[in-house]
Amino acid sequence: MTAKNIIKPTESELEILQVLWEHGPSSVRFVNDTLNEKGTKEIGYTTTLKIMQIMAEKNLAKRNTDKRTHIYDANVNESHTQKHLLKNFVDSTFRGSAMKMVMQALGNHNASEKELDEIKALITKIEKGE
Amino acid sequence: MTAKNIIKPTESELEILQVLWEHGPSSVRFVNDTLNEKGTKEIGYTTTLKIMQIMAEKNLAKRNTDKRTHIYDANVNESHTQKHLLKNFVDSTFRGSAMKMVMQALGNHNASEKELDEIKALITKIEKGE
DNA sequence: TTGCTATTACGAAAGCTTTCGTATAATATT
DNA sequence: AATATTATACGAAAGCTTTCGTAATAGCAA
Repeated sequence: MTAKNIIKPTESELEILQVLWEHGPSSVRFVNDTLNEKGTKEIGYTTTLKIMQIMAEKNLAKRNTDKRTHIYDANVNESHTQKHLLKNFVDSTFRGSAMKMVMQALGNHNASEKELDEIKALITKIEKGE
Repeated sequence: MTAKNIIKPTESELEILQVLWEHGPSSVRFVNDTLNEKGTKEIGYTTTLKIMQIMAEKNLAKRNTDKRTHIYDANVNESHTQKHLLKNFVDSTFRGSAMKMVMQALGNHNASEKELDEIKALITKIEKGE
């Protein structure tokens, strides 16, 4: 626990984590079906299985092997991971300028009034010193 | 030119693009030195050379071979590329929710008053319908 | 029981990116 | 001119991730 855990899921692993984060503990079959519903390219069942097994090895996921159908669950926190990946992304793509990125995101995205209000509220909160 | 160009630079390529975007047309030597000043791990000269040659092949960069020392320049637009990568990132990491990501970014980042003002101005602009 | 289907396990191939060694050539130095 | 330095070219190895074929097994159905 003292050693810093470097979270660096691969693309496939991240896709699988998204399913686990969204749906909770799941079987390989469920994850594979979900991925195939969404994505364009068909992913083979054993491919998903293999990656999930690797994720268990890496402790990105934990699995319950009591039943024949193993149940996998995310073993990394969603917000934590997002925060970590966000930092990396900002560094590598926006040379560390989170603000530049936020401006891009706001400019590109068609934000709703409600969303904009939320952001304004957050800004107010920050300005008041958290 | 009609076909859509899929921009998917690798990590190394992106690091090099950052140097080219920031400093403009550069030699391999300069790029390699710059990368090595910043980063922790030493990158071999021929490694950088190779990747930049590949980037020229992929048309991520163009190069001038008039002189013995070739000069490379980015051949993809910075904002365009950032926008593209941002979309991918939001999709894969925040399940498409740009707002969720913006909130994370604002929450994590110690934004200055000036930066917050900029964002507020942008929001006002968006609310007035661009 | 006898087969049929679903699941895990495993290894290896395929596909990418990164790294490096070596050869060759151009330029600079002495 | 001879030598040293610097640059490009190229191929191949190393390292990862993804994909798939195959085997073994458990559970279900006829």
